[in-house]
Amino acid sequence: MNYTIRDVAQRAGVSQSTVSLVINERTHVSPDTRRRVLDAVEYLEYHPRHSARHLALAKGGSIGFVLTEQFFRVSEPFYTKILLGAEFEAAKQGFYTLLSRAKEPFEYPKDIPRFLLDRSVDGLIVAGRAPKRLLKFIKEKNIPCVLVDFKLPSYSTNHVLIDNLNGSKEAMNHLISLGHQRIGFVAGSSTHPSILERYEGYRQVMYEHYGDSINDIDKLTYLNEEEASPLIGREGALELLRLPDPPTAIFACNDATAVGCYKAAKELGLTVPDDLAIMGFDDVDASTHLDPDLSTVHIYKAEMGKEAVRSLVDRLGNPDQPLKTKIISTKLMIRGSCGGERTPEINYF
Amino acid sequence: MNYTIRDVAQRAGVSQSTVSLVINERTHVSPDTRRRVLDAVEYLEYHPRHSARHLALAKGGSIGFVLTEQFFRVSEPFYTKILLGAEFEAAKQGFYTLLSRAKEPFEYPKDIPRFLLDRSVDGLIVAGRAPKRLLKFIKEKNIPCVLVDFKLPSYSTNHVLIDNLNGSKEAMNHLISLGHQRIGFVAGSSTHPSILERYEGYRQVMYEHYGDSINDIDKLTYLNEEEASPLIGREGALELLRLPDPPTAIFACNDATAVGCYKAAKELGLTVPDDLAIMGFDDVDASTHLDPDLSTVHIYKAEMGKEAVRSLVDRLGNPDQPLKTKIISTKLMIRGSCGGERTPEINYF
DNA sequence: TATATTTATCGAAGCGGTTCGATAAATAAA
DNA sequence: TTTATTTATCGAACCGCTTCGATAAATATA
Repeated sequence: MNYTIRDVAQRAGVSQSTVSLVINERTHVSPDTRRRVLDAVEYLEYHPRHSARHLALAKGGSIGFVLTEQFFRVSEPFYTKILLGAEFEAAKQGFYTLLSRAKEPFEYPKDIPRFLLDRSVDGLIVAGRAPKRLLKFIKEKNIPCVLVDFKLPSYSTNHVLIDNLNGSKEAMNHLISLGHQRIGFVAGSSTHPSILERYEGYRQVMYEHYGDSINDIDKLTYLNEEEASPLIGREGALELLRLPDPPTAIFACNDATAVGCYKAAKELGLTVPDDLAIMGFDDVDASTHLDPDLSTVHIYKAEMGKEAVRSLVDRLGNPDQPLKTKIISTKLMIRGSCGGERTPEINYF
Repeated sequence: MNYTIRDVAQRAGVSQSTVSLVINERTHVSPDTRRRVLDAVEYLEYHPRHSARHLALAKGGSIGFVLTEQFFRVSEPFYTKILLGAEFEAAKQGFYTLLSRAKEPFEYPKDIPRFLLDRSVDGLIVAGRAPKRLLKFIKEKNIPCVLVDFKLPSYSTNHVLIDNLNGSKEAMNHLISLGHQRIGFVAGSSTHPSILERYEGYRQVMYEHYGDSINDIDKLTYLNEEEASPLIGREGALELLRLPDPPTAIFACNDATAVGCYKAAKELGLTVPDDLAIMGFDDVDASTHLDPDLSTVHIYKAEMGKEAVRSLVDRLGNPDQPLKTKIISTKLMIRGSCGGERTPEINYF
């Protein structure tokens, strides 16, 4: 375990450069020599030291995964799934995954993740959101980066995004197919691009179907900039349900918010889905724990993490390639909270 | 950003060794020289390359976090909280966190996490469980390691464990204080040490209170070796509730299992907590989403991760210190699923 | 004042890899 | 057969840092 390339060289009776050639599967090595070297490697249980290689190559095969501090607490079940997917793909591609938090609020030079400064990672994945100043730094330093479920208007880089618009429209069309006309929209994190897109889908479908008849969509929507959560969901749902002409269905911007809608319904003595249909977005594990289980829009979270790594690794191997945005489609999961024929559960990591 | 220690040395008009001394806050450097070096460092935005330092020092300030593949899917909300806590403390102590999965089943040399072989990490944290062969390897190679929420009979190393026994007894005593006599126990993962301890707590309290009168505790318990899950919980609860003399309360081995108990109760037309009290263990986020919200035993998951890192860093700094086991106590959270006065929610990352 | 210590600084070696010529041997082309 | 290529291997330099031992200057001790 503590042997070096020199030990291997000695045992195989060759120079260390030759050992290096063999290990890295380079050409111009005779089969016989290769054999001897590999035997020595195996005998000594030799593994090249990562740091040495890193130093010599000026790259180490590691990617950083940056998660905003907030998500460590609240949106955790969503983004950690992405993280786990990323780790999966990274390992497959021979990369290490280094985890880091982005402080919020972010103080400029102080809070830069150290692994960016000391060159521990070759590139990074930023999930959910990130301080602008950090993104600026990344761009300045030309660090290969992929944003996952986040984008900024004028920030160009690789992206992996959710097809929120279509997911949202599909969910809405489903509610409409069930006969709902007054459909409410309840959202927290209302400035997040993903939430905005979901909202946009809601609006488009509403206008398409009821553009003329509906008096005021805005009355049916509750938008809150605070982090989407059951609290926000409850608050929003209560507000809408107390309207003189309350909605018969609520589309929540995500599952966490939908949980709050359940609570509101209960408080008001409404039964889900008979008195109130509820539709979520995300399909986190908890959605199947609810009673009735939540109809929602499934997001392939792990897949997003994997795609992010693929995108990053691609870029690392070919820095001049054009920037790419991958949009991951969603899948409507019909369960018990709004009626309709149930969708079979997905069995995919 | 791309400057090296030589550039700094040149700019400060000193040798690189002096720069190194300054950077590492060593003694025997005149205030004046220190000043000049620090100025140069700042001016050039110099940051020592991690890999170079790692190579020179033969240690890199990184810790590995190993999670069993299974947990990537199922027990994820529990163990990722531990991971996040670990990252938090690691960052605080200046360590990087490298994430890795342990394959299941584990094939011996092939599936050893690469970061152990190429010396990328100084030590590691293993959470939940791990293949025996991997643990054996770790011991053979003398790699500093902390097991979190896991132990093996004859495996000595540092541990961070949950005070399952007392947590379990406290929960049981609460149920008993509410007047329950026939209390069922439903468990998956029944061979996991934590589950066994919870079971032991259940038995102790049951015997203590009803040792003479109760005919057969075993009839009130459902143990399943499969991974604890809502499915298992439902199955177990259904079995117990269909007994001629069914329990009035069920203590589930964890929250995931408790979720299944809710489902079973509903299927049988039982109301929680009136017809059936349910008690969980873990206090994952989902437990407050249930209706009624779940009484359960809170585990300070992030704190466990932090403790694990502290324990590991301690050991790294002082390899000869005695092995330590830290037991993290739990906290009974009384909510809506079993009656009694509610416990205020905990607000701690 | 001479000598012993301590302080400040530096050069060079070393950590464990990769890689760039150089060299010698083998093979192909003329 | 001679020359030009290609193949196989090696030695040495280098990646960027730390550290050991040497040296010179400053300070303390006798």
